[in-house]
Amino acid sequence: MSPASPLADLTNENNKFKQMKPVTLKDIAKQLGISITTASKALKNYPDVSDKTKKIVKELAVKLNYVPNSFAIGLRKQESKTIGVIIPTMVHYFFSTVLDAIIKEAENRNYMVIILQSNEDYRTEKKQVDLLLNKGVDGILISLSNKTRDFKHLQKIMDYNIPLILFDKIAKLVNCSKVLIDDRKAAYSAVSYLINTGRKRIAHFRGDLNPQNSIDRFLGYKKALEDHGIPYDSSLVYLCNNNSDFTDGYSSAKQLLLDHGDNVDAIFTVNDMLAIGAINYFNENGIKIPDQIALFGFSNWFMASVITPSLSSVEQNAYKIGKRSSEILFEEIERKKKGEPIVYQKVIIDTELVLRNSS
Amino acid sequence: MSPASPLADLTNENNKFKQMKPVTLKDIAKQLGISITTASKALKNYPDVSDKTKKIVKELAVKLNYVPNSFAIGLRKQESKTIGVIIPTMVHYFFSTVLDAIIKEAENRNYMVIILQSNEDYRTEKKQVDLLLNKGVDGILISLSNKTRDFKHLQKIMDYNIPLILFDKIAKLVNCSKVLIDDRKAAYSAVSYLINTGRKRIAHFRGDLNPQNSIDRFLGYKKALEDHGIPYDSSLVYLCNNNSDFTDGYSSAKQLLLDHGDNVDAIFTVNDMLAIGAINYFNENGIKIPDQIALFGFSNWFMASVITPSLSSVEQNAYKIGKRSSEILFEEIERKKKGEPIVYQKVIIDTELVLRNSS
DNA sequence: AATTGTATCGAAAACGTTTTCGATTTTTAA
DNA sequence: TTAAAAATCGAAAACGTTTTCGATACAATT
Repeated sequence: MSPASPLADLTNENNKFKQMKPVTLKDIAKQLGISITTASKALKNYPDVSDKTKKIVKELAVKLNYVPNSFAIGLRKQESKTIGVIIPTMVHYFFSTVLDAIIKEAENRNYMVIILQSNEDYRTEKKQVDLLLNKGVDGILISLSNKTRDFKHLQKIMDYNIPLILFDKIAKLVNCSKVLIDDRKAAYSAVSYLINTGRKRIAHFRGDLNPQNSIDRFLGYKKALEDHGIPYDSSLVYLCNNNSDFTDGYSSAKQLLLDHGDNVDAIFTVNDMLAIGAINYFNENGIKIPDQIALFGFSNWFMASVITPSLSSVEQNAYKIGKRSSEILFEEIERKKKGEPIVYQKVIIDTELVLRNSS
Repeated sequence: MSPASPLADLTNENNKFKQMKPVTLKDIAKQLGISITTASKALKNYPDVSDKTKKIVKELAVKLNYVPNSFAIGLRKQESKTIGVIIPTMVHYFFSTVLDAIIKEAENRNYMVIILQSNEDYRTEKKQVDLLLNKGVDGILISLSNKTRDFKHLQKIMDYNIPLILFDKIAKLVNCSKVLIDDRKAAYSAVSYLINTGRKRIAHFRGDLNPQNSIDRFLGYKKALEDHGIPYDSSLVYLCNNNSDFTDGYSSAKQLLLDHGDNVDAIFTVNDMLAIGAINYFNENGIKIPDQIALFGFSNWFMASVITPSLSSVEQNAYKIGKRSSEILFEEIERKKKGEPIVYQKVIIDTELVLRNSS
C-alpha cells in the first residue's frame, strides 16, 4: 500500500478517521510552490498577480474547499461579519417575526446574527452589550427591556463607534437611529373607529405603567375620546400588568362587568392577548360580541384571526420593523467602513386597522 | 489646559470625540512596565508570576475595563465560545420555545448563539453549515428541513470533529446525538384516549408525507385503532400539506362532513393549527364540540388553551427539548476539550396528554 | 548602454493572545 | 563560599490573514 501523498491528505477526501484541519492559505501556497502573499492576493484579484497564477490558485481553492478563517480576518480587519440583537424575549409572535426579518436581511448580506435575551432585566441587558462589544460585532440592534432607565451601556456602544439601532422599545435620549411605530396615533385611530361605529362607553385594558408603548397607547385612547366629545372616565381604565397572560384579560373583563354592568359597550386593549382573554369570558357568559360589547386589540397576532369571533386589531408590521431596522444598520455599517458621515434616522413604520368580527 | 496623560486616555473615560480603541494586553503591559507575557499570565493565575505582580495587573485590568479580544483568542485557541443553531423557521411557537431554552443554557455557560433559518430549503441548510464551520463555532444544533434527504453536510460537521446534536427533525442515518419525542407513541396514546372515551369513527388530519413526524403520528394513529379492534379506514385520513395555515383544517373539516356526514365522531390532527381550523368550521356551522365530534391536537400550542372550546393536545415539551439538546451539546464540547471519548446519546423527551374541553 | 517603465512576486509586519522554553535572580542547602 | 534549587520573568513562536513595500526580471524607451 502506497502512502497517501500530502496532496491527497489536504483534499480532505480520505482518511475520515483523523480529525480534519481546515485548509489554509499556507496549504494552497505550499502545494503550488508560491508564497502565502501571492495566494491571498490571487484570490482577491489583486492587479499585481498574473492571470495564470490567479487561475491555478482559485482552482485549487475550490478543489480543497478553502474557506478563510474568520478569526484571522476578524483580527486583521476588525470586522466580524456578525451583528448582535438583544430583545426582551424570544417566545413572542412580535419578536420572533422581527427576528425573522433581521435574520433574512443579514443572510442576504452574508452576515450572521447573534441573539441574546434580556428577559426584561436591565443588568442582563447591560452585560450582554459588553459581551457583544467584546465579541467584535459590526453592529447592534436592541429592543430595550421595560426596566431599562439608564443608558450608559448604549452610550458605550456609540463611544466605540459601533452602529446601533433601537427598535420598538427605544430610548429617546440616546442619539442613534430608531425604528418604531406611532403607538399613540394607532391607538387613536382604533378608538376613533369604535366611536365612529357608535360606541360611547369605551373601556381600556392598559399595560404596565412603565413602557412607553403602554403609555402612548393609553394617551391615544384618551385623546380619541376627548376629540370626539366623550368624557374620559378613569374608572373605565384597567391596569393589566401581567400582559403576557390572557387570564388577566379574562378577570379584567369580569371586573369590568361587575363595575359597570351594561354601561360599557367596547373595550380597547393594549394587546391581543388581553382581548382574547376578555372574549373568552364573554363567550362563556353569553355576552354577545360585538352586539353587547365590541373589542379592539393591538398587534394583530396570528391568533386574532383564529379566535371566535375574530378580533379586530392594529397591525403592527413586525416584519417591516425588523426589515427596516436591519437595513438601516447595514447602511450605517457600510458608511462607517467607507468613512462616510452617518446621519441618524428616526423611522416610523406605518400601522393599519384590521377590522374583523369583534367590532 | 494640560494635555491628557496617556493613562487617562487609556481609561476610556474622557475624550468621547475620538473613536475608542479597546484596551489590550499591550496597553496594560506598557503601563506597568512589564512584558505582555507576564500580563497575560498574571490574569490567568499562572504559578510563575508573583502575587504582587498578579495583583497590580488585575487591578489595572479592571480599571481599564480590559476585555480579551475574542478574535485573537479564537485564532490562538481555536474556540469561539459560540454555538450555531439551524432551524427551519423562527416564527413558530415550538421553535422559538426551543431557542429560548438553548439561549438560556448557552448564557449560563457564557456561550453565544448564532441562529440561522433554513426556510425548509436543503441548499440553504447546507450553505449554512459551511458558514458555521467557517465561523469556527464550537458546536452545532440542527432541526433538519423537511426536504433534507442527503446528509453529507452533517457528515462534514462530524469529520471536522465539531459536536453536532440533531433535535426534533433528525436523520436516523447520521451517527451523532439526537433529542426527540416519540411521535408514534404520543399519537397512539392520544387516539387511544379518544377510543377509551367512546369514539369509534376517528378521522386523522395528517401532515406532509415527507417528514418523519407526520409519518410517525399517522402510524401511531393507525396502530391505536388496530390495537383496539377498530378497522383502519383510509377515507378518514386527510392530507393537509400546508400545515402552517389553519384554513387547511377549516376546509378539511368541511370536506370531512361532506364525505362522512355524522358517521365520524372524532378527529386527531397532526398539529394544533389544523384542529383550530376545524373548530372554527364546526363553531360556525353549529356542530357541537365535543358532543357531536371530539378533537385532539398535537404540540399544545399556547393557542390550544385560548380557543373556545379549549383544545386537548399532546404536550411536546419544546423547552425540555431545547434544554436537553444544548446540555448534551455542551457536555460533548467539554469532553472534546478534555480529550475524553464521546458516546452519542439518543434522548426521548416525554410527552403527555393535556385534556381540555374538546374531547 | 543607460534609463525608465511594467509586470510579477515575496518578505515582513501587523492584528492580540497563549504557551513554551530559556534566562535571570533569589533563596536554600551543603 | 559555592552549588543546587526555586522563583520570577520575558523572548519568541504560533494561530491565519491582509497589506505595504521592496525586489527582481524583463521590455521598452532614450
